Parts: sequence; C-alpha cells; structure tokens
Amino acid sequence: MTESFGEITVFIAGPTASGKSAAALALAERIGGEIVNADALQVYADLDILSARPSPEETARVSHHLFGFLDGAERCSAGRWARAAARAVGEIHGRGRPAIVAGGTGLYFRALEEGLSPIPTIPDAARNEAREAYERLGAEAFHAELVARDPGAARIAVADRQRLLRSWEVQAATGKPLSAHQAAARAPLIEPPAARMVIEPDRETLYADCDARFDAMLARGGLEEARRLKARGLSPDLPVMKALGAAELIAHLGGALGLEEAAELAKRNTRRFAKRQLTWFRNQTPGWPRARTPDEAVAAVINALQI
RNA sequence: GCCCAGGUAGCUCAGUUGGUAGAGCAGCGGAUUGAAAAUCCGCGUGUCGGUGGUUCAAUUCCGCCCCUGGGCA
Repeated sequence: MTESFGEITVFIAGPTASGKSAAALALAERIGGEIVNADALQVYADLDILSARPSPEETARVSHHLFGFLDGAERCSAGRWARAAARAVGEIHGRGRPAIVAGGTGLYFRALEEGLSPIPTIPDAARNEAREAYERLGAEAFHAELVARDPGAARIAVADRQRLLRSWEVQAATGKPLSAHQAAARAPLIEPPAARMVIEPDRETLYADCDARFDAMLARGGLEEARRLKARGLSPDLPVMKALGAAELIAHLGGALGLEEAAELAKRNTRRFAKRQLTWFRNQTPGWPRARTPDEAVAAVINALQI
C-alpha cells in the first residue's frame, strides 16, 4: 500500500480459531506484505480442510508461504520450520515487502526470533535406539539411566516420554548431553520483528468458534480428507497423523467411534489445545500486545508501525 | 386439583444412621529448546431449591412454599 513499511517482519500469533489467518490477510493487504505460516500442522500437504488452511481465493489475493509444503510422510520440526521461515522472510524482504508470520505454534515463533541451540539432525538409528532402550528399560530405569549420564535431565518428568526420548537420542547421536547443547548460546534467525501481536479472544467465544469450525470442516469434506490420509497407511507416529480432527475421524473410519462421537471428541480436543496455546502465549510471550479480535489486532499493528 | 418421584459442582449422579459433601465427564491453572495440533504436571470450582421449626449443631429430621418429571383426574 505504501513504500514506508518496507523490509519489516510482523508476528501474529493466537490460538486456533482465533482469526489469525483473517487478520494476517487483512494486514498483508493493508501494508503490501506476504504471509508466512507459523502453524505446525498447516505445513502438511495432506491437511487442507482439517488444518484450516487459507483458501485458494485467499492465497490468490496475497502470497502465502510454508503452507502445505511438506508431504505427510515427512516430519517437520521447530528447527526445520524456523530455517525455512527465515529463508522465506529473507526472500520477501528481498522483494522489498513486509513479512507477516502468522500461526499458533508458540515454539516456532520462539525458534525464529531467539533461535534454537545448535544441534545436528538426529539420524534414525539414534532415534530407534532410544525407543528400543525405552521399551527395554521402562520409563523409571530409562529416566534414571539418562540422569546418570546427564544430570541436567533430572528436570524431565519420568512420565514425559517424548522429552526423555529426545534427550537420549541427542546424547546417543552426538556424544554430548542435551542439557550441554542447550546451554550453548542461541542466535536469532531474523531481525527483530517490528510488531508482535497475540489474538486472545474471550474463552467462551473461542470455544464456540472451535466447535463451529469443526462442523464447517465436516461440511466442506473433512471426512473425505481424513479418509484419503488414512488410505496412505502412514505411521501413526508421524506428526500429520496427530492432527486434531484427523485423528478422531480416522478412528471413526476404522469403526472405533460413531461420527457424532468422533466429532464431539475432536471438538473437545481442539478446545483443550486452544487452552494450551493460550497458556503458552500468556506465560511465554508476556511482552506481546494483545487483541481480542482480528480487526483489533490489525488496527493495533498498523498503529504500532506508524509510530 | 390430587398422588408419586426428584431438586446436591457447568452436566449426569452418589452421599451424609444430624457434625456444612465427592465421583465421572466438562472445566481451570502450570511447564514447554528440532513430534509442540506433541508431551507432561497440578486443581473440586458448591447458598446441598426457598423458608420456618426441632436441635449445641440441619444439606440430612419435620412443616409450608417454589420448580421439574410421571401418574390420576
């Protein structure tokens, strides 16, 4: 819209169904920006309807990046996403335009803005070894063994299988404790954002919107999308298989649940997820300004940019 | 109008032989360094329908009233 905005970055974060995409789109049109996805599941090509990806009409209006760019058989990660996002932001700036990073994955924003401790990609062999050891030892002994090698691992809860495995596999692959890696300095992957915003609707509205959106997904063919994903026969461990809605609908297609039941479960799990996101943003991004609606968010960002 | 049954957490209910109450589901708070839509930790949130009475003490017993469901008219 004007030249004055130039090569800046704006973050728009918020829980699922809070209207982030709409806000990002409106803002992009106002300031001539391009949008970069910061949502962990919207990166997968297999999830269009079920991850509420922007429509063709929307992507025709403004350039969108990092949506549906990975096959479901692949595994995204905070590091992988952050590198791709930094590249996308750089390219957008190369065109002299603002980059609007929008999504609901708090860790991704942090990885981009603050960086992650440098740790090499863990080969499958180490991952498998960790899982094998976990099965063999059981959580208790696995945790004890881990702490013996890396006292820093003591803060990981015994029941937190995922972090336990991560810690083990990093040590196995690099010969150095995860906590030592994490003590290393982190470097931001991009220049500091010119504005950051969290859309934080009131709880009742947000939950009602979560429920309504799932019904809309079903109406738009969500069940068919789940059927296609199920037909691929991918490993249930892959992130794409954990998508809210997809997981419940696939369970229904397998005969485990009635459709009504699956829908209720999907809505409930979506509400819980939205709550976890609110907790993250409340406590992990305390300095970011808040808005209750997409419109307020856009207005506040514009205002902040003009000061 | 009369007769039953019931009114306890947001919902469905349990319970207290009188000492102000607890389950499931829903919900709430927190952690978060490459699976993060993941993974994990913590928390009953309550005028026991209302009002009088009996009692040291009533959510519990008694009376009356209100509400809901069923039956009879």
